[in-house]
Amino acid sequence: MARPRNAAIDGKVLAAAAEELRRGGYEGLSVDRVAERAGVAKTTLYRRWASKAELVVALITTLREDVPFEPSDDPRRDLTELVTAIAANLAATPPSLVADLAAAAARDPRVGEAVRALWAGRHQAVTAVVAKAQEAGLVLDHVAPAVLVDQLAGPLYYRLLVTGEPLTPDYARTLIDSVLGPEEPR
Amino acid sequence: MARPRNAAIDGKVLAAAAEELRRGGYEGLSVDRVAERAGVAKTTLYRRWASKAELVVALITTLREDVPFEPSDDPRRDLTELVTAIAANLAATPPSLVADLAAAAARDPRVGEAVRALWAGRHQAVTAVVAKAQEAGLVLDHVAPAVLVDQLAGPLYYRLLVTGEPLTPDYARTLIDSVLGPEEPR
DNA sequence: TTCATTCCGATACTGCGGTAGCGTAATTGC
DNA sequence: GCAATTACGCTACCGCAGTATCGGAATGAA
Repeated sequence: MARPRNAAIDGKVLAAAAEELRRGGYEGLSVDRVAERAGVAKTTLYRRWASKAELVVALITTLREDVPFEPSDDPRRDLTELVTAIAANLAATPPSLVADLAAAAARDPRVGEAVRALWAGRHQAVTAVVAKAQEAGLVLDHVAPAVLVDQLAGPLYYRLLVTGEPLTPDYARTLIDSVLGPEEPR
Repeated sequence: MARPRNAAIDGKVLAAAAEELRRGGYEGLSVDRVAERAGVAKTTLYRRWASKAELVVALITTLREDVPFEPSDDPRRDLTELVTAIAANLAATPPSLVADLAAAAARDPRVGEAVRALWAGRHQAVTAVVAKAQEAGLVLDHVAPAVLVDQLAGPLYYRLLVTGEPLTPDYARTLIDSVLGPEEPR
């Protein structure tokens, strides 16, 4: 109806937020500083994102380029690729950032949906591969695929957020071995 | 060397904090209000606990009574009992509280240690039972017990913090079935 | 009893996330 | 061109976690 928003501001703010997030993580990111760095009033910032959490989620969403995944004929190889990728991604993320996003997601349903959308892609890919492995008879089929996915992804977050143990590629492979059974020599 | 601390203050503050936590969760707990409710200066409070997170962890530690666990001869039954208890405990806890504690733990090593100590008991019990199940041949022994424990506990936290799905007793049993294999009718 | 040490309360402060209100400028539909 | 509407910047404010500083009082050791 009337004056449209200045589209350039979004980019400037997101760039400033990215720099802040890179330097000090989630807690080190100050909305006041982001606004100042972007040369923008804080009120303008809050006109676009309802909270610091939503700003950060939006930022991560833009930063994130989805690597398209094309399944092969070997479910074990596919799973290894997917799960180690997830583990590497998590290992490269500050645990406090993951925890802070989880906390914000638990508080605000809007943030929760946005955060879940961040992880939905890989989650879905893993589910598809697990289902295929079950069809191929590689996995006992007495358990729903969703549960197996939880047992692949869950331990990664558990280690990162609860026990604090490192997420190595080796650990990811161990998880897959546990779900699929030991690799059979041919 | 000199004047000792007033031991009664600890109790008053913890009681006030408990009431605040009950009412408004972690984020709703205000240190200023806790101090006011306890009739104590905020500086006095910070002399005992270095941060809000440490106060809350100390509070939870005092609230928590460990139920001693005595293993039976049936590892499956023991696991079911343990994992469903953990699931029920988590399900009864506000997810944001768990996430906030995880975030505080990720930031401050002191808090991290305290939080990990909260969960260490059950974690250890589950590990012991899993090891026993492996000795009894109930589980394939190509995977370390610690990994199996991660695959029992991890999905619970994963659901609570990431996917937001409910933690039902049925889900806990499904996790055990997945690890131990389907129950054999006799 | 004296003296050093520590506790406790009080006050004031910082930076934080987030909100309210206002003046002004820009843009739209007419 | 005009009027209604909205964006934007600015200032001031709130409650929050946490810190600094101070005075006075209590307690230990000598």
